Amino acid sequence: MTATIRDVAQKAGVGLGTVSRVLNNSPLVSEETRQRVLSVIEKLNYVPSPNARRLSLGKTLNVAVIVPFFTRPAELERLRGVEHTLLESEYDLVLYNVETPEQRDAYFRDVPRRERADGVLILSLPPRDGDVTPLKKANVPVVLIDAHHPSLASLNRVITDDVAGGRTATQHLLDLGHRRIGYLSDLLDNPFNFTSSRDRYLGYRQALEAAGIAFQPSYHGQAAHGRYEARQLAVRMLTQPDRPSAIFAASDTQALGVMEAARELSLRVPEDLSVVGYDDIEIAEYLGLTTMRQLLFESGKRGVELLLEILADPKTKPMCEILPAELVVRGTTAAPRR
Amino acid sequence: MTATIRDVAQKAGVGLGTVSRVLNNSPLVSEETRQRVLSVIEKLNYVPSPNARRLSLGKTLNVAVIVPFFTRPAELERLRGVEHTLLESEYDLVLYNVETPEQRDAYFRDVPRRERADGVLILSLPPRDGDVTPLKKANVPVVLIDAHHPSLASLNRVITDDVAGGRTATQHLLDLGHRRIGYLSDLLDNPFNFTSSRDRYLGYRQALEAAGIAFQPSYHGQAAHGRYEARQLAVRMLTQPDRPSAIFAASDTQALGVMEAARELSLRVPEDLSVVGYDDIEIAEYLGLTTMRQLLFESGKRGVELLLEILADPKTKPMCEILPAELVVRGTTAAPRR
DNA sequence: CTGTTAGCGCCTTCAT
DNA sequence: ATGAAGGCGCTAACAG
Repeated sequence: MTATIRDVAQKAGVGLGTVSRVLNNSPLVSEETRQRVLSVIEKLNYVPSPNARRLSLGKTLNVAVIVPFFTRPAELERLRGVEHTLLESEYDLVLYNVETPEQRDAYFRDVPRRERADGVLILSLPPRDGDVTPLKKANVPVVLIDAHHPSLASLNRVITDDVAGGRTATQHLLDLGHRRIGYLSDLLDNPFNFTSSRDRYLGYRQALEAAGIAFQPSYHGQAAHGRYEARQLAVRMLTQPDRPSAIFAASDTQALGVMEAARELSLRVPEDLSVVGYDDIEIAEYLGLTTMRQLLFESGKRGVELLLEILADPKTKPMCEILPAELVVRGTTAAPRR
Repeated sequence: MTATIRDVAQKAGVGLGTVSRVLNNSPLVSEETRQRVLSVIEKLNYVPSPNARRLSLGKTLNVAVIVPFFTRPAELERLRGVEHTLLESEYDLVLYNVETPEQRDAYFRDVPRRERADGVLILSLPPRDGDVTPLKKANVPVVLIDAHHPSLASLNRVITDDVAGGRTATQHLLDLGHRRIGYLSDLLDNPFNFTSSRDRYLGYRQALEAAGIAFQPSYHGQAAHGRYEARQLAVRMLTQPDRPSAIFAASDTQALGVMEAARELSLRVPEDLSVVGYDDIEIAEYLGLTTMRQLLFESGKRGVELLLEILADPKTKPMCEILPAELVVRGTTAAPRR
């Protein structure tokens, strides 16, 4: 079979402790011996078994990433930041993709354990009250990215201010002169407890209120995430009497749905309808979509950096980092027609 | 620390072999004992250490996936098929993302080893001559997805016939009456040895030839993968005298670039220019892009199934599965203007 | 049916 | 500076 450390030791005529030392760059080995061992390693094409190493070390040498729907553009971009940053560390990336609440619960329960990972990154999944305590006594450092919760103050987090983001997007439409502004998002109450739609909704309401505009329930649509769902919602919203002249969608994907609906109804964008998205995913630029840009890649990167810091020095104080979001004005918003 | 199998055995008043048997659903344990052990496991919140298990079993219980640019839509969709299928197995997914030829070489050399993975899936990366032998004697089963090579006949593969696909796409344009047809793709010669652009190019040439149309070098453009690059290429191709009336792009992403170029040059699609893409990524439908649909998800799924089969029965004969590709006609192709 | 024992491959003292 | 020995947590083979 494959060569083991014992084979190397034998062939090099040294004890296997010495080989181990060479492997771990211990200074306690003579240059001459080191070279000899190294050459045997080379000759045997020997590679230490990660598993044995981990077991012996009592570490798993990997960080677990729990992420919902990792194929969605925004999550994917965060993941890219994670992968990219982790690559330079000694840790492997183990991905746990969540597509159902059951999976979420199972992973929250089973993944944050010393036997599975040295550290855990949780993307966009706000733990619920019952999850917090287990998470904190999990004995493995946890960093949340894009997830918050009142009782999470003691957990490490990298977040953005979605309320402010919602306000900014809405304000942009107000500034253009729109008064009838729709908001379209995921279900505000959803089994994953995603908060972004809710927070952006809050921002939307705040901006309206500040502008002295009454909230109009029929201008508010929510449905499961997806372009098709958003499209249906938008069609309904746009076929009512006194339809909105602008729609703020809680994600770019949903903004696409809105634009599809507009096309279906022969409404021109932005002449007849202004559309603002959220995330600034890659395709947004191609489509000239006005949107809120989040530092998605960066959020993944910062999360990993935080985790690595904690891994290196467990005494690191829990901290919360807030990433900015900015409005990117492109071609889907304009002043309403008179 | 965390409970070990020994703690469970002690607390349950049994030998640790018995606990192991319970864990592995061995029938050789009385129902009564099993229940007692189970309850202790529950009480201690015990979970067996994967590492110890792997080491003892002499298996890693994971399959490695080597994939180039996993964030590109097509690869991602393949990956989804892989993840989805692997989830139901006992194997974990370990991802090796390749962004440079050096990484490719390093992973090809280091990943297919018993110590790292029980099986390897390689996506879209055709091994070179020098890689084949090591891969075959790697001692771990390897399945290639979307990669082929003359000397690979003895490796397991799931592929599509890109030459035929290129022919079909081109034929569609010919059938519409186009005679000046451009082809735009990645570099035909590239450091990763990606073959799809080359094969589709072959199909393109074959279709032209069969139609008795001479190949026109200035109708052929190649550049690094990406929308921007494709756009530049397309602008150049479309600003020459006697410009093509249709362009076949080797990927949907590049087709987007072509459409951008058309917009820039005020050419209407499909009235002034027909565009065909390849892959049928999600956004293609939204944009009404005519394209070649590949069974992306399915290819990942089939690859895993093949691998699992081999893992379960190492004597399985190497096989090659060919997945179909079909033309999806949408709104970006039409007869040329007279 | 069940307890005991011998590794799996490596790292880490502890002597020397 | 180096060899030997113990142990990481688990599985499997062997006695009972």
